[in-house]
Amino acid sequence: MTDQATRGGRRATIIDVAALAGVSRQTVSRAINDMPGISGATRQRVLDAAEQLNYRPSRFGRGLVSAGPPTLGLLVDDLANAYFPEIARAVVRAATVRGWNVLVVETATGDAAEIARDLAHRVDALVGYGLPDRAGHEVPDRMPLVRLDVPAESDTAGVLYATEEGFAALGAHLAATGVRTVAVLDSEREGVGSARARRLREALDGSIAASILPIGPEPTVAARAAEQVDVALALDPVPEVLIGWNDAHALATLKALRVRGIDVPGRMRVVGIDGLALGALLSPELTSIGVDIDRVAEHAVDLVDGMFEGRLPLSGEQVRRSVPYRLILRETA
Amino acid sequence: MTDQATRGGRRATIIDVAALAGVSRQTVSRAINDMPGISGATRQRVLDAAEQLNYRPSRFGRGLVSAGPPTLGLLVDDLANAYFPEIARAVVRAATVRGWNVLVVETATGDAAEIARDLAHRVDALVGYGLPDRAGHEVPDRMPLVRLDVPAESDTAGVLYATEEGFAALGAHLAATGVRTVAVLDSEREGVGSARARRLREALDGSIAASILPIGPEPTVAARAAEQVDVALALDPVPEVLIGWNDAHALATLKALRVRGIDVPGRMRVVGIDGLALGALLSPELTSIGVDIDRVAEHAVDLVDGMFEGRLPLSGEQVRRSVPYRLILRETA
DNA sequence: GCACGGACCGTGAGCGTTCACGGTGGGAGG
DNA sequence: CCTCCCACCGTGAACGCTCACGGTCCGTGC
Repeated sequence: MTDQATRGGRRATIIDVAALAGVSRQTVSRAINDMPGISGATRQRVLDAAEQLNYRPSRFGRGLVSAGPPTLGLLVDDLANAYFPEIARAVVRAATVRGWNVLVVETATGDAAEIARDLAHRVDALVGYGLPDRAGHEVPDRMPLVRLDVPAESDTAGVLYATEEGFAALGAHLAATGVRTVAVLDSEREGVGSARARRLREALDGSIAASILPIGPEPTVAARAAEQVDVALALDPVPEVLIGWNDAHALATLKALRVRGIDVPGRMRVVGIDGLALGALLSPELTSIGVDIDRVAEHAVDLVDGMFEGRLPLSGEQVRRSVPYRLILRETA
Repeated sequence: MTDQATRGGRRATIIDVAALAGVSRQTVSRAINDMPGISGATRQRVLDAAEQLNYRPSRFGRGLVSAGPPTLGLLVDDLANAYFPEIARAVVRAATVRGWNVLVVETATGDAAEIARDLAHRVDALVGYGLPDRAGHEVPDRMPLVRLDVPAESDTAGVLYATEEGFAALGAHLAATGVRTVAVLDSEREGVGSARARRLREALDGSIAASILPIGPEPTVAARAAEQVDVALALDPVPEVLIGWNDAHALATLKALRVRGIDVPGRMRVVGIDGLALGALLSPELTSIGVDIDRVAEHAVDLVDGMFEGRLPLSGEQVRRSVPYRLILRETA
């Protein structure tokens, strides 16, 4: 039982170590941090004492006297969906450049609002999806808060995804290549996905006959996509293009088509939504529409940084950025 | 210029707010934290003062008096490689369950040792790839440190990937399905990748004729894989199986084969290394060998937690865990 | 009229660390 | 033998916050 201080309740502090080594706090600090002004023998004695007590400096005590770089809390839905790693990567990079650290937290496993509230106490700013509004006091006042893919009608700080441009580009491309009918595969979640499907249908309709395929209750994405493919194949006329509600969904659609022996893009074309870099690694490469994720991250970090330093207000038009959907033309359409 | 305190050097503190509002620190604290024992009028006055000074409580001062959950620093190479998001996801989940937060940091953009040293001052423990050894004093003494995919001959704390089992299973499977020759595509990096290729070759050889295909200087993974495919196709006899040095590499190989009109697994089989979940989303699904990433993360967090609480030593056999490579049989082989 | 209690607010202390000093001792130089 | 300096080490103070108290004031009940 060499580490009584650890066992007996709280962690060993610098004073415990100093007492055991028979020196002062400052000397312990010197030994721990490899600073000059201490003899080798004393240093070793201090180090031994620290070892014995399992002493580790408190980052709070240390941070208090000389605060390091600020920390950004990034909230993502589910790291299993390739979209979020790409976002995380982009945010981590953009943040690193500006001297921020990033704390990545997944909300898939619990209540997003609760997780956000906890996280808010441990970081200097919050960025992400599904963040609570500032209205419900989930988040401390004046904590910089930037939401991603924020609805157009909202007025909170965030990055807005301007879908129209990409939708129009897709419509133009499809029409130009002789497409007459498309089917938009609906999302599994009511809300953002379905709304997007409806907007997409409206944007396409006119030049092209666009219909929306509802989604079934199957447990996995793969099963749901497969069922939608079967439904689409039974339609009259059979749609020439299938649009997944995100790239993962489009991937599953691609797979269902391949299993059924239907060539893409020969007999059927497929389009995803998200524009993930992952789509370029596949074969055939996935055509998709989506935001430039790096730009989204740049904007988000820029906003957060500005708010943190007081250059930018915490809400209002000044802290809303719009990033357009673009068409990423690859092989599947 | 309402926020002089912010501009004039340092951030506003609770005392600045108290002074401006004409109250005491404690009253400010009560107002900020929605505690009882304060009148509505005073609360509002304090909040206004806080607003004016752009005051935000210091998480250090707060953490000092009542420390929250510990923070784990996770170092990954490159979030663009699908392997690392899957690791990150698994670690975040395992850590969350045990009450840890996770700080994810990418080393691709800088010097890993330097990044680790910086990070070490901001977290309670370190987990990841390419972590500096404890020998070079890059990392503070007694900071829990768990390395992933640690070499067998090393003696630092970490999770060891036991490749033999998976290699043997792959060899058995291939031999059982009549394969006579395989080509192992070498990695772009000397070191872990190449060593693995050699070990794999040795494990396979005997029952199967295994050769190693060196890698060219092309800039992208795709180009390098394409060249290797061409080399393999020119071999006599043409190998029946191509083994990428990781799943991303196998993906590129798959693509190169498809471009050349070679059916997989009909005319050529492909195997990856990593065993990513991503492989199951493709079509055809990628056969691969690799560790169970969730188990790796479980072990890593378990070790870190044990070290942090003093239940486990910081090095030695007790803090080394082995996770076997398994064969994940899917469609490409 | 006086004690009592509740609502509101302030004061000292402490959290663990580092910074800027201020000491002490011993050896070298005069 | 005295002085000076350097190497080594210790002492207050400060960092920003919360906790546990202790005060004040006003209204209520006897």
